[in-house]
Amino acid sequence: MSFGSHVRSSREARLKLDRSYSVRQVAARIGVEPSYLSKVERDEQPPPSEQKIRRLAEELDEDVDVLLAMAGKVSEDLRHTIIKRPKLFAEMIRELQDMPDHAVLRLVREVRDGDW
Amino acid sequence: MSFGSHVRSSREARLKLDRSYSVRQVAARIGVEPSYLSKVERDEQPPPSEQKIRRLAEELDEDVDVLLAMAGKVSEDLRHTIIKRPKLFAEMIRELQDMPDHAVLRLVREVRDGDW
DNA sequence: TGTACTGTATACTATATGCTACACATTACA
DNA sequence: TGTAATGTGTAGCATATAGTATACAGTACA
Repeated sequence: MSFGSHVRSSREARLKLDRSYSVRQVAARIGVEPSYLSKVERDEQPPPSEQKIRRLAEELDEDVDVLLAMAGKVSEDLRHTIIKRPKLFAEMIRELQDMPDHAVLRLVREVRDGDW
Repeated sequence: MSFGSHVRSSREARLKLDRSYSVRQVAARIGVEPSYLSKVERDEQPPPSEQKIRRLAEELDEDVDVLLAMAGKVSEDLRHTIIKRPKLFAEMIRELQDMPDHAVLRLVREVRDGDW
């Protein structure tokens, strides 16, 4: 599903329960013009900036990284982490590229638990 | 060191041994105007596109990911790998963010060797 | 000594990005 | 039934990105 239509259906789901989730009010809360959000939701405009997407993710209570990904973007903090040690992280990411989710998750857990 | 001055000194090092590493000739080989490369090398212009940086890395026999990082960029292929599984990779990268190089490297090796 | 090559200054340009401003017709509801 | 809120169409804009084109002065060297 595209970024726009995902946001639209996510917002409309909330609107059913809470009147304050109109295009106009959400637009106001995330800091854009209503007509702009409207166009974005109908995929008539490309996704907004990372900052606006972050505020949107908060509003819709969604995972920022996932929402950013739908917009074809990677979070700034991740980009900076990679840029600080490009060789290391590039190698790491390419190595994990084709690993199944569970294998990568196991690795994450191992790192977190520190038992390695 | 900035992207520009790094490229300049790297190119000039080669120029000492090989006359074909003039601004003009390198510019021609990577597909830009000499005046543009000149400005980039003096940091009068921001770094060029990922594509041109890739060709520059080949010319100067340098690591693409490192050169891209100096330009504040992350390779497209890495971005796509993250975007395909944003939650997974975001978690992974943030987990490894503050780990020392050798710890991350050990992990890379473990994954590659498949003995985990 | 001239010609061929060097780096660079100056002036432009095309396209993308990330929006705003305002007007308008439609719908909700008190 | 009027007024308040809704979604959207149209037009426009500032800034960034990613360069080109041309001309010119200095240097190398045959």
